[in-house]
Amino acid sequence: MNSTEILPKPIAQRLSACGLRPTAQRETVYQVLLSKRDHPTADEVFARVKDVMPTISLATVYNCLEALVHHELVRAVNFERLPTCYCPNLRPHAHFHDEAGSTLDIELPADMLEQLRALLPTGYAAKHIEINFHGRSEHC
Amino acid sequence: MNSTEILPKPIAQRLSACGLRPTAQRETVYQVLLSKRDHPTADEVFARVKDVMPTISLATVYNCLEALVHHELVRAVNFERLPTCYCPNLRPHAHFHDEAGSTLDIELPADMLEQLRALLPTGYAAKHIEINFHGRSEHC
DNA sequence: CTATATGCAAATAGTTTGCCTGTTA
DNA sequence: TAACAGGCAAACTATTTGCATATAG
Repeated sequence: MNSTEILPKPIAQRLSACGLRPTAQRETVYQVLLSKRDHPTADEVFARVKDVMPTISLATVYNCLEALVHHELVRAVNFERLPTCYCPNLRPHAHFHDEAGSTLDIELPADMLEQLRALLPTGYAAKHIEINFHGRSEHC
Repeated sequence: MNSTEILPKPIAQRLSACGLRPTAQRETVYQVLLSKRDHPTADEVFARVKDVMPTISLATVYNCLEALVHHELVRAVNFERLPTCYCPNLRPHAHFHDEAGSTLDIELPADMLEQLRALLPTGYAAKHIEINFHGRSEHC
């Protein structure tokens, strides 16, 4: 290990750092999202968290997810009318949703969001730009 | 009027042309969407259609919208968890959703969708690409 | 005449809320 | 100990479905 290696901050510190009380439930929900980057829905997060914390309630999972999204530790991803799914990848990226239901992160080149912003009329400022591909992949 | 002027095809013909029975309800729903391009929700379409056809049901509005979307006369637009709204603009465009709840079409340059498609790994083919801006406009 | 569409009411599913109890700073 | 978070059940809302009647080709 050299000193330039990026050491991920412990979960509890990341929560505190943005003003969220680091409760066991929030830590576990966040940990579950970070441990497998497959864009789970609230129900799926609930199922995974229950394995390690059987007393958690679905409402608390929703509350934790909402807190994480609101504090920008996690992104909520909506596609058509499907249940919201959650993504801990904070780099600018799009999502590819295939017909089988899986979701892949698509990294965006640095200038892509600027190019898109340049299309807006004056007086319009975008805080967030969401790009969703829908189609088929060879994994289907 | 000269012969190069684009005469919009009557609504009923457009429905028939894609294999949809031109019922009064479908014609009215489509007419309502074309007459004011403000991205109404199903409920809003229902309210507008009822003014001219008071016996229509909400379920029929949903059915008509679904038929129009399925036959690609209309696009369904989803933003976050808001109710689906409907857009008769078939040109490639993105949507800007402002914080006050209104939606603006943003025309896309010809190469934008190709640029985005080029980001996909081999084996991934996008049928549809959805781009949503979220932010503030001076109209808020 | 037969397939398809409508209208109504009931069902569904994801998400949110209210309220009381437990936990954190 | 005051403010906030969790657990549970009930509520809410957008949408879908089942079924009997009506309409289009």
